[in-house]
Amino acid sequence: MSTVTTIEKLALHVGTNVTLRGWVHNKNSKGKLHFIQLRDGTGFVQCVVFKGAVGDEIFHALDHLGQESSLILEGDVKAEPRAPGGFEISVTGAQVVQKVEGFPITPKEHGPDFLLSNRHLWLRSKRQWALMRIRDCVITAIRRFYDEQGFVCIDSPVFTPAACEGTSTLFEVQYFDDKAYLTQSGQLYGEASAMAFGKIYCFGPTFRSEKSKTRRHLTEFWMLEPEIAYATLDDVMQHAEDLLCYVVKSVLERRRTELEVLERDISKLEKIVPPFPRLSYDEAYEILKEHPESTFKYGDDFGAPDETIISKRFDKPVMVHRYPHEVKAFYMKRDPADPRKALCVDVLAPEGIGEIIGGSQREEDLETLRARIAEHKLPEEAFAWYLDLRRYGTVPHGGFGLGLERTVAWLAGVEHVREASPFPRMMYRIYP
RNA sequence: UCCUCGGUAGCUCAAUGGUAGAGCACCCGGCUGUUAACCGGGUUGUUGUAGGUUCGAGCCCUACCCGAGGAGCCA
Repeated sequence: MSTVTTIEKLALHVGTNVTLRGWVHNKNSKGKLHFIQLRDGTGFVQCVVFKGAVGDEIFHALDHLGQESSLILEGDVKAEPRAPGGFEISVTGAQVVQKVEGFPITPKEHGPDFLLSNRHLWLRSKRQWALMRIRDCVITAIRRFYDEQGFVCIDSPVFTPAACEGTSTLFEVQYFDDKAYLTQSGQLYGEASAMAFGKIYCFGPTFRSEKSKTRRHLTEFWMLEPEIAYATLDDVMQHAEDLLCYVVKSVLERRRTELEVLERDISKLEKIVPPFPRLSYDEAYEILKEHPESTFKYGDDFGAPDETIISKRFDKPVMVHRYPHEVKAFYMKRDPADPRKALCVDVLAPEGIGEIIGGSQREEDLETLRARIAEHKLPEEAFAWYLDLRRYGTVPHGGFGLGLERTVAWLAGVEHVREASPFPRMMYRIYP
């Protein structure tokens, strides 16, 4: 009797007859012998069909199976060092669900335009399989981490009434007779939730209508935003370090095969252990001074090339803290030790991915915050509810935002964040 | 928004201003250990669009469209 199972569980079935339900990933034929690389979503396995073993009828049914033909195979599981993955199926029976011809994405080279236009099919390739499973692992690790740490998931709304920091980067949508905007950050709502639940996180999609065309940008991406009552900047940095180490460890434990498919240098991930280097803005400036090719001027925010110079000094994520308050958001608390600086931190990932986390301790004083809103020429009415948080039981607090796709791109070692999103949205691309 | 590069077969690319090509995919045949299999044969074109220069334009010129990389801004 044949047991229905999945490719990832084959190790439990060596020596028995199993049924696998999947798709033809690739096929080679040598006369009276077919090699079918079958994929079922959980993995890939080589299936060998001998004409003598299955008879003429089944053998010929498998003769002209194109890539991505859907197929149910029955066969004996063998440990086989010659086969990719270490296991092999000696096929004893087969049922072709659909015979396919002309699947567009062949095992040869393709360009990004073609692949992105065929994203719905590209997801079936081995590389995308590995990437999406790593993405899943990162998401699961994040949620497990927060659950273990006693955080409550309180999601922020996607429709928002107004800009939270500026207006130029928002997508405007019709909201009945009014206008609304797609959220660019759930943080302000996160602060309200932290005052209600203590330690919270929100995790959902975020939208930026900036006309960015770089390998680090999407118009829609997922952002994790923890917010912690009674947290200082040091607490926020410690928390970011704990989270990143937990996520890296989880990916190394649970997605090693996928990292190998991507030919990721695993030794680089194994170095991601505490403590991470912490660098003040002024100390980062000292590094940039040694690089005449940098156009950085003291007082500016760091540009992408500057971030690369700084992060290349280290083989771990770098935390750069206490930027000049002029280049940071209105809600960040200023450093009592140096009022020209904001109590903020950016975490720069290694290997040129850039900023994966931006966070801060928030200004908790009502009058100071009102003054900041006025300085930034923001309409106070829009922030009335936010100011209430400082009227009723205000406490020191802080949090950060982590870009999921940038984090996945870094861990998986891929060049472009678009591959870290199942259906990436970019300035010139909204299909499929 | 700005700068740079590109658009030729289903895909990846080639083609001094002079008949539009190759590899892969696909189709037919061969092969009992292939890993992007291999070997033999075959099919495949509005050269992004619209003008212009020229005896003649895939190639030169102008405008536009589409895409990629980067800057700025950000995660």
